[in-house]
Amino acid sequence: MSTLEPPRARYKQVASLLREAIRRGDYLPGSTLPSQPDLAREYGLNQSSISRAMAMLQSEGWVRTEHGRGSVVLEMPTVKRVRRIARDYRSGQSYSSYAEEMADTGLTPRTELVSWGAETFPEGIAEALELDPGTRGLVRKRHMFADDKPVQLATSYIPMDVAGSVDIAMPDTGPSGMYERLAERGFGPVRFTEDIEVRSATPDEASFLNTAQSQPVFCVLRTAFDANGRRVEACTNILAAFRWKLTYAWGQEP
Amino acid sequence: MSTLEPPRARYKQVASLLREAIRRGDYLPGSTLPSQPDLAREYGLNQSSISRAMAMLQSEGWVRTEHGRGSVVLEMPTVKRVRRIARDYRSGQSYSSYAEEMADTGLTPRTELVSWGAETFPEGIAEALELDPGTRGLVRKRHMFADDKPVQLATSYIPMDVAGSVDIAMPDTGPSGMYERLAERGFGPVRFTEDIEVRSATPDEASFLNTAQSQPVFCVLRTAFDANGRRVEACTNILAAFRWKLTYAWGQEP
DNA sequence: TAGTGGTCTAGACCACTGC
DNA sequence: CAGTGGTCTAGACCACTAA
Repeated sequence: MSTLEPPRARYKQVASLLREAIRRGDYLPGSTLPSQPDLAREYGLNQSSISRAMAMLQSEGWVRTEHGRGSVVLEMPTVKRVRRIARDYRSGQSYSSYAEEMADTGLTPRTELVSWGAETFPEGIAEALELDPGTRGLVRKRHMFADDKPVQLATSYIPMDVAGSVDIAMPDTGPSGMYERLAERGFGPVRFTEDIEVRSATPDEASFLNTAQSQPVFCVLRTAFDANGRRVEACTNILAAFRWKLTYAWGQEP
Repeated sequence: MSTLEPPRARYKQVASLLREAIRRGDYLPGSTLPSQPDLAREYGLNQSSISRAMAMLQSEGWVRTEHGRGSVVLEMPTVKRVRRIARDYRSGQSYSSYAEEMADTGLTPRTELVSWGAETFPEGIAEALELDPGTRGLVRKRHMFADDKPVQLATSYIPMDVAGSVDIAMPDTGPSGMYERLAERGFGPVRFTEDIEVRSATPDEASFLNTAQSQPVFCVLRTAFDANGRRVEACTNILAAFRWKLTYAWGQEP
């Protein structure tokens, strides 16, 4: 039994002790912490207090507690990596793909095509593409992994008259290949904007990204414009916000 | 007394009811919710349960509870605004100032110079500028407001041999004016990178930005390079992540 | 089934704020 | 000082997971 003394709230002290233990490596990612009754006995506290400590560790991204199973240790939230470089477009490469981003980090990228086909666009997407609400178009969903760990959800939206047919999404070659095919159709993207927001993860997103519920996620919306200023593609990327660093670069090439 | 029924946790139902009430405008930003004992009576629950509901609303950014005072309603977290546009550098403007960003949003900007002088650079800054740890240089801290509400903390770091003297920070004209003075000294910035991270707010940051404790904040680190590739300035911006949308644009001008 | 975490109570005491 | 939120207990019951 440890000595937990005021004035610091005891559940906060327990959270600190567990946090340090995780940081030290006493509990490895993927393993589970001792049960709440066990911890309550160990620290001489009530289960309710331990539960509060767990809630704290969850909100900080250290663990994810699962009803009936236990509290699973997650990846250290401090491991961040560069994600994206918007190169000078004169270099002939105005957009860097997921595979290229990962190559810079030493991680092995992998992409899974989840679904593709004609669907009604969500409201925010229709707005970004300046289409009427309820418009249908080509929707293409992908899951991205780094070293086989899930890291990103990507969804691409292309108006039907720009895409021509849903076949433009196959074979699956990522945005770069898609942009080439758009160019062949006379809709080559030459300008991009990215809107970066942070919001709480939905349960589905938290589950795929392997984070605690309601953890903040980056929600990046890229819009691609062709030479006539027409909006030819919108693409959303969802990433666990505490685990990533987004980098943008512009100006004269070095 | 309302009817709170399982299976939804009752504290979650209370949180939902209060959330909707705030959204409807029953409680305006700046006002305080009823006290926890009052709410406990109203909903037929224990104060502990109400306290949990409040913790939930806090983590979602709706209120900030202050010990001994009450739970203060914050600005709606859904009001987001465009913050930044990295224009094509050929247009003669490779960086848009805070005042210009705000002008696009219809908000009235105001900047307060908090401090300026020679200080030891933090570790992350020394690293970004490729200086030895412990190096001293010019540090300039500012507070930014929009319509007189605090929105951003900015700190600029310039190596001493680049700045020449601390006088380069005066008069206070924001980064654009500073970049002109750096250009006069032969260190005109021509390339920029911005690293965007999300982390929990420190108590000081939460207090200034008027958010609940530990709410996520954007931490944007801009690094400026001169024509020789020398790193001439680093600048950090802290913003409440749930309230802002960061926008980057590149490619051919429309 | 046994073990896990999730919720809730009744009551208590403390710490902080403002009058 | 009275009123506020913060913490904690002892005990209870429920819901979920896994064997």
